Amino acid sequence: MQHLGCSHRFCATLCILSSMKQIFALVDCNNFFVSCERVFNPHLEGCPVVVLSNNDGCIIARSNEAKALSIPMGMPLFEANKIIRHHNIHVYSSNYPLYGDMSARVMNALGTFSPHMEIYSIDEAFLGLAGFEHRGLRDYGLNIKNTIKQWTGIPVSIGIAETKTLAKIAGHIAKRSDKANGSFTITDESTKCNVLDKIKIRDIWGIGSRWAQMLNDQGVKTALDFHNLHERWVRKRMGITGTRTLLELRGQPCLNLESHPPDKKTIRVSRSFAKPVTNRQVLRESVAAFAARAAEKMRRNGLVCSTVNVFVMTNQFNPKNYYRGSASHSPPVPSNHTAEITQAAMIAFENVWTPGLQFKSAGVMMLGLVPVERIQGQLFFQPNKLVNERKKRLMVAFDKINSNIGNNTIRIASTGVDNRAKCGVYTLQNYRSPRYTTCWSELPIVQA
DNA sequence: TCTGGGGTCCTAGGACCC
DNA sequence: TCTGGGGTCCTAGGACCC
Repeated sequence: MQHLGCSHRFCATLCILSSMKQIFALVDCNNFFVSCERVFNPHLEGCPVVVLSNNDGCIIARSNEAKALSIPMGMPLFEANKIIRHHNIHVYSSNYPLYGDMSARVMNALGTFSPHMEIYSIDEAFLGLAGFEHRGLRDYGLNIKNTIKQWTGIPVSIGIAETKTLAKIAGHIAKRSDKANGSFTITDESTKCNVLDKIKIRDIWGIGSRWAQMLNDQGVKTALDFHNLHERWVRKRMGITGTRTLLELRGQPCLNLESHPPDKKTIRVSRSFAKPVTNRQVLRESVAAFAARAAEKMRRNGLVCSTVNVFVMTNQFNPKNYYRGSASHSPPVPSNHTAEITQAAMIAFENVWTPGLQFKSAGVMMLGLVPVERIQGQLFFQPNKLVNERKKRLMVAFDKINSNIGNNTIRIASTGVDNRAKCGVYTLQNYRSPRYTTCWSELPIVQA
């Protein structure tokens, strides 16, 4: 956020970001996970398809055909089973190695259309198109859409406007309107008002279910209604976040393009178990495996953490016996070393373990993350440079072995010697497709 | 019976300081 | 008996996102 000399905090956060007119393009992959499956299984085209969350718990992606059958986002699989059988819906477990790789291909292709890009999520990116002629924007969007489809097989929709929030709304129209054909621009006031009048309050980026309910209760039903509210009222009821959304809808950019992702502030690894865990050793080994995985993530991001938090939970959908325990422990110095992080997690674990409970999920959080080169020195603790260098080299070798030969080829003993507690073993994945692009033994086979 | 995982920001209130 | 004013930092909880 740029600061244009306004000292008041509120003004500072709302100031217009640049004197030059911004243009944002939101590129959104259509039903991304389903589209990834379809690239390698073209016969799924035109069929209802859903993709499940980890542990085959909920439906987290749906093809248009599945949406037309009124399957809501997040529906638990057990509730959907009847409709799945009845309509012969194709079901897939989530296959993150495949989706991550396909995402990288899409993002690489998008990078050729603008030097200014923010990768917003696995299936979305904003492009900065400031300086482009308004008249040519929609065609540019169509060009992007066709190129991505041709290069990667993934269908995308493009929304173009002067703020991110409006670009999101343009993307919403691009995806749903036949006339838009996948690319829609909002660059003039009358188009904007026409469009906002048709957008439900819940479909505005930044307005979730709670605020939508509150606004609906106040008679604010459409994006246009919201757009016309008094700024003071919004500030009072929805804070600075809601006010930013309001101003963005009015064409005043409050959210900048984040070309370089800011450093992470927390890293979390957590899983729910396929079956409740009552055994101390099994839970302990799982937490150790999560900690090891988190340490690996920190190393990949060049970060160290000062505190390790461990949490364990019983079934959250059973409020009667619900228990959530959480405890933290700090390693002597900030670290991303697997052994040190795991050790800290094991100490914290002792404070959350409670016998006699049925644990349904557990996880670890790395807190106080800082870049590895900014570790704070300690007055009474002089690190041994030689030891440090050896530790670092050990972790480099550790990561190299696991990346070249396969995850968990080498691991720390507290995650379980019989390999049962490694990440994912307790997770159901009954419907996973092959890792077509990231695993030699699962490459697609082309028949002559 | 079966209900994901990983993040962010903002705000209010308490502890603590001088 | 009477007991200030102003600031920072931390944390928990609530909202949001995909």
